[in-house]
Amino acid sequence: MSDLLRRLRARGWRLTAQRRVIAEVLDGEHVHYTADEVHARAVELLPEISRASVYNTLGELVVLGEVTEVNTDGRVRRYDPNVHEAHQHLVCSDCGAIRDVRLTADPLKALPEGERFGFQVAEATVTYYGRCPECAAANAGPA
Amino acid sequence: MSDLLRRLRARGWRLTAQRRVIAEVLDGEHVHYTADEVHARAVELLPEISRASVYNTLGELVVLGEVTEVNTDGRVRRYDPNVHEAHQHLVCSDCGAIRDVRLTADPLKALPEGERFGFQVAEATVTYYGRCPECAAANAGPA
DNA sequence: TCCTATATTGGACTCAATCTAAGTCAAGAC
DNA sequence: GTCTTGACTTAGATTGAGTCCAATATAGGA
Repeated sequence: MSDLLRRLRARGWRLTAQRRVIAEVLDGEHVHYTADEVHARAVELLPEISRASVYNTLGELVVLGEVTEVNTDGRVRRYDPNVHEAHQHLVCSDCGAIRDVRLTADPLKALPEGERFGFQVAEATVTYYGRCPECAAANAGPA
Repeated sequence: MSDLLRRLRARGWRLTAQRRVIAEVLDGEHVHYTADEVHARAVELLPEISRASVYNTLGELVVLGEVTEVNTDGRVRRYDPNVHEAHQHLVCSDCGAIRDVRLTADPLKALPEGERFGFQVAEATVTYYGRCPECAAANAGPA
């Protein structure tokens, strides 16, 4: 059983076949699937799993803090199981490939007090956009 | 005529009543409307304007570089006419209010070469999340 | 094993956004 | 001023992500 499943079980999460395969699909490095991609992969392991279960389970994992939602293209939400290491995202503006990246400076420090408008600022997300090596090689011209 | 309309006209943009009211709606500080909000406001100035025209025009303004798309909640796209001053966004995690903010450090500098995975990194967007003064006053408890 | 609270399912539904085909009109030519 | 034309706008259909719901199934404790 994965660490994820062990933690969930310890928190009283009822362990079903559906949740098990979703956890399995989310296991790995640089994983940022959409709900539909999670569903497509889960179906290969458990053919009868429904889209509603995938949405339900992903939503619960987000609430439990085991997965974060990321949105890098303004269109589809993606799910990132890497919550145990502070990181940001680097996105290829051509193909949409996503890599996890670690920063050398805390972005919160770049927001001066005079720019906070009285907000209690808690968190910052940074997304970098550029062209990945594969897209740069495939197309030397402009995006 | 606003600066925006003057610039668009100089670029050969055909000036229609619909485009005029959309440009008018987008005029102002800290404006981050959704397409539907732009449509609702445009309808007050030009009752017969269609949603498709709003989407078409916003899309063209984005391509022309006169407006940028922002997505702060992972759901709806918003349109930001403030493209003449480099800025990032500060979002209230309770009510969704958005403010433009200027940073003291370039976020690109926080991404070391060893974390670039061979990407040609061009751009970074930073979004800060926190609670605005109004929401903090209205609800002293946790979000 | 039985029971019950909880999870899953399929399908209908919502909402943002896009597409289509037909009608309209801004602006340059005369 | 009017004509012409291709770009623009329109209403409505369509797409696609995501949500909701009532009926059914089941995990896991008693």
